[in-house]
Amino acid sequence: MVRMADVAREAGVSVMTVSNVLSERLPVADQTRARVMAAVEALGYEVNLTARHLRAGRTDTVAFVVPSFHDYFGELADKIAPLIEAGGRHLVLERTSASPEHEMAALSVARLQFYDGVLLSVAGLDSDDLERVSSSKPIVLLGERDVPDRFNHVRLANEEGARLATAHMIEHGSRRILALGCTLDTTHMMPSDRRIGWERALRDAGIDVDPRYVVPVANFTSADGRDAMLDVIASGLPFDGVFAATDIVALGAVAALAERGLRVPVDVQLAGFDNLDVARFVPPGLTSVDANHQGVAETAVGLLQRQMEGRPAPAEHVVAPVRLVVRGSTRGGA
Amino acid sequence: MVRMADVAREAGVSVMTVSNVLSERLPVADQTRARVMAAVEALGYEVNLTARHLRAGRTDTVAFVVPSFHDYFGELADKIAPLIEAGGRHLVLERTSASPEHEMAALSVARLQFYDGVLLSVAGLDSDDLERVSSSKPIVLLGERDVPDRFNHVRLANEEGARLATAHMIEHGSRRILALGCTLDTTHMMPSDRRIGWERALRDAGIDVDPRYVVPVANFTSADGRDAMLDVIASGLPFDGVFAATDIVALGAVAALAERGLRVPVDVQLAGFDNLDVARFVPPGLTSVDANHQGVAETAVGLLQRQMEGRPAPAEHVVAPVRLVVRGSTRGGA
DNA sequence: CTGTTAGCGCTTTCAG
DNA sequence: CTGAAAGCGCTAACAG
Repeated sequence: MVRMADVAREAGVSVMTVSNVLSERLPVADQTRARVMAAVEALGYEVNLTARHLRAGRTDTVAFVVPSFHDYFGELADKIAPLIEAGGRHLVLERTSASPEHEMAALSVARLQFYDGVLLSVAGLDSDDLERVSSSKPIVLLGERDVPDRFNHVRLANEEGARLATAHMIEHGSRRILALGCTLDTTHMMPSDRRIGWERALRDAGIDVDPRYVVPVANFTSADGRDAMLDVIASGLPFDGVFAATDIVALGAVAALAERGLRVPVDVQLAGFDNLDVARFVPPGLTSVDANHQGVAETAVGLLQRQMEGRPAPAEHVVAPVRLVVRGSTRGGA
Repeated sequence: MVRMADVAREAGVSVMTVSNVLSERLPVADQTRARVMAAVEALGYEVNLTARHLRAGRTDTVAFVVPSFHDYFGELADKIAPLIEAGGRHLVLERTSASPEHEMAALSVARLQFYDGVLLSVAGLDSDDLERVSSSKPIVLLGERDVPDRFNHVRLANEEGARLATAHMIEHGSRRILALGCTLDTTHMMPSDRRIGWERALRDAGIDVDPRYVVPVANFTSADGRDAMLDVIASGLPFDGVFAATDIVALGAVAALAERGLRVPVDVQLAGFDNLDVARFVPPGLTSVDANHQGVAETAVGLLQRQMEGRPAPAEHVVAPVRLVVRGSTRGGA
């Protein structure tokens, strides 16, 4: 391993001068800099980031901690990465829930030390988990649940999104609309908030709210969505619309409806939430609530950078607006 | 910040005894250990991993470096994470290609120092990039291109997979099959290897190979797949089957075919590659070549762990087997 | 503009 | 089994 001292000797300068050339912290004479750079090239030197971190307390790295790497989180991470890099830092992804016993390892104070700041997706974490998270480190929470006041937090307008989607289907003739993947509780988490929006749209239209139309799913996978949809069909409960809590669940519903010969949107209208890529391409196009990934990413990174720059400010709780994207799965679409 | 010295003072022992308790490197008397643990609890101490790394040269962390976080790589990462954690280490994801000038930043020797080992997806990297990658660090390459011999490498049976999918469609009556997302070159990268398999299936069936049926796409997105498919339809080139180089491209083709009123599989059979979740659920079910994520993950992690354990062995070049999963988009399916 | 000194928090080595 | 000393590679602070 070649160290800074080796470069210094090769260039005939002190170690500090090498450090100043590489980190651009203090000005160095052009001629000296050239000698140093030549030595760096000649020896193939690269700075030891661990030593820099220990001494300078800075990693130039931000973590995005997610419950799983795929689908929604992967797409969001791809939006976040360029914004972090524009600030001269590097983004890495960690995941919380690989196995039950390691569930919180990514959030330990020890691991968070690796990063200048942390974006933390709170899906799957409970209040106790959050209380245990270090509060000295710049951190921004993302996700659909109530969090302690002390954290900056960006969430979606879940209720409004669900209301928009449901009202749209009512407007185009549906009267018996399932809330697939929603729950009846009032925990202010994603499945309950979206159920509340669905409910409000029904009430606004003067339609009775029947709790049998709220159908939970286990894990928000397409497989679970399909299973739940097949169960409903088999039960004989009449329905002419489906609001699915996520596009991934909606995709499962699409499969189940097709298997049972129910036509979308003629027999059943269908709308999802998140506006993932798949919503655009699965025939006949899935009407979906756009979660505005880009805007959420920009807001969250902005809040994080404000903290990392050391500008003190009270924690903000941002509710990002959503909008309905109408496609062929509802009768207002193409 | 509470340091090991603080714990030592609180427990009335030396710093070294605390270190030995926490790292379990040397045995410590039960009574002493208990005093140390009590002090750790009382002060809320957590070890500084950066200092440990600088001194001990070990991070207990593995990086999976990918070109983008979504779709294929996200799904694969979710398979890899538990395997790494079973070995007592932690997995993080980094991405290479946020912007052209940062392309190699994640791969710089400097960044690789952060990790005990690296799984590196080679999509988007060329030979020069790979030559520049440190060879002293445990590293396993993943992906569909030729790599220098000195690296351990896991790739898929691309040619065989494409041949299987194409032969299956021929067997069920297609004669004019597009290779969507493939290329005519012979660079031994994913689009060319899959084209070669497509070609072999055609030749085996005595069908002439017409280069007009090889239709490249720009970025392997669904949007590009749809655009390319629409262009082919508009051109009037007759076809009765589509082999798409990836499921994501196939999803774009599904959209385009539906928009133009072409029925799958009656008018056109369609098969993809990767067997992503979406293939199972998009009606009528997408026949796809299963890339065996689980097996690829296990093989790659096994090779990496062999290196990290210091067991010397010549670099291996593994070609992971694939199999065809038949669904409703081809006439052999349900 | 350049060099010297000190020390980030931990673990390796060696002595008791 | 426990402790004291040394130093991993780098940069903050200060002196010249």
